[in-house]
Amino acid sequence: MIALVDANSFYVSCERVFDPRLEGRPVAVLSNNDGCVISRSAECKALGVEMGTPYFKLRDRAKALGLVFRSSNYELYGDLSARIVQTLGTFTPDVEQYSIDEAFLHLSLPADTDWDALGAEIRARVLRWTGIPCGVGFAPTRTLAKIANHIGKRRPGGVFAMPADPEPLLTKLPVEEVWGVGRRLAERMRRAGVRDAWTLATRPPEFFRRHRFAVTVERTALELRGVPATDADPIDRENPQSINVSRMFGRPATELADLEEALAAHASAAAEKLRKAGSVAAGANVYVQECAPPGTGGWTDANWWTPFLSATVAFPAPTAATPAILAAIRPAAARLFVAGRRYRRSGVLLCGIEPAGGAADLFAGDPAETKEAKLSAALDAVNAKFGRGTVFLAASGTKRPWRMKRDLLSPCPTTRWSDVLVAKC
DNA sequence: TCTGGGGTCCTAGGACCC
DNA sequence: TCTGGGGTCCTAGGACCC
Repeated sequence: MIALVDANSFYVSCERVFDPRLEGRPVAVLSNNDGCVISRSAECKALGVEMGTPYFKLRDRAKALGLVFRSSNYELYGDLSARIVQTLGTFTPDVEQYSIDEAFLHLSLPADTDWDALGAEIRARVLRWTGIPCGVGFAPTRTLAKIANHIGKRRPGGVFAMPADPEPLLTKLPVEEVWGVGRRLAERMRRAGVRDAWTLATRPPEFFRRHRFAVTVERTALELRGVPATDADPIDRENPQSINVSRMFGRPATELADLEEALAAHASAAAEKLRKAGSVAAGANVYVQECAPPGTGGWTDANWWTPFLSATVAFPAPTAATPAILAAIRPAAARLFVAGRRYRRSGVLLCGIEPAGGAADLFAGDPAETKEAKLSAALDAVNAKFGRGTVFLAASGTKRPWRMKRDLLSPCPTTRWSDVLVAKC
């Protein structure tokens, strides 16, 4: 049996753990740059605030509605997420973290186990040990467990176990609510006569080939019938295949120096993640996104998205050293920059990632490479001890006018000594 | 004025090899 | 006038997830 444990309104719940005044109030957590709503409390959802609503559209009404906003605080959420996974590890050694707020538990228990009781115990322990409320869904496959979890969240106990015969439930479930079926696929499926999950589950293999669906769709259908068909671990967090760091500019960038500094900062952050994974990268994709052309009346739903412009860079040798990576990507910024244009976002995607000490070690004899590696290690050590960003390469800039806005940031009481809560008695 | 960030997988098509 | 067959690897683009 698989249990999917999923935190309720995770980011908002994290904020509430250390600020109980937020309990019972409509709360929303904003994306980076205080851009739009990415997590909502139940009270906030009840007010009709949709996911992805831009902050500036809500700010004026916030007072009247009693809405409370927080900037996203990933340091806090990441730490509480780790604590939840740790807690879940007391139920089974086989915990598969799927995202920051959900995990699959692989359970080897008798078929007549009281799943409702077990689910209630999991919820109670996670709530007591971390302060985060969650829902639990039980089923023989991940896809069915997702559905069970959704049903559970609508029940008072927050727990639901998929019955042996899921047909009545799946017949009532619109196909777009199935895990792995997005907007586009749902559209194609409807045209092919598939409107509910049970119809999808029971189509024969020829059906999927005739309509040119990818094999992933066939796997989803199998999973809906209770036949496991997804990978043991869909995302291997210890060994990423690519590492991406990108940010919107706090205000549009118009100077080459802004672009260069932002890209250097993103590349430095990406390199740090790379070293943490114990890996090296063979190259990078450096990209920028322009603001909408002038005269289009600002951002509307139709034009707020513009294409990315990118340049691919191959490193002289696979590396994780910040100076080597910065030197390699530096010319890319100049290639992408056109004077007079306004840029809204920039990013660096490291690719060709492999474990350090593999074939890349052929080049480890290079003294320059070794020196840079040592320097990067020292950088990481200093920043780990004295806080992120204590030491950085000057290429990232010191003024950082392009930095993002986080005006409503909460403290980090679990990861910074200076932010630890103080009790007076 | 102001709309996030980070991943994965699959497929088709081109380049290249023998 | 007439020129095979079977592979692999890489990349871009499209889809999905949270």
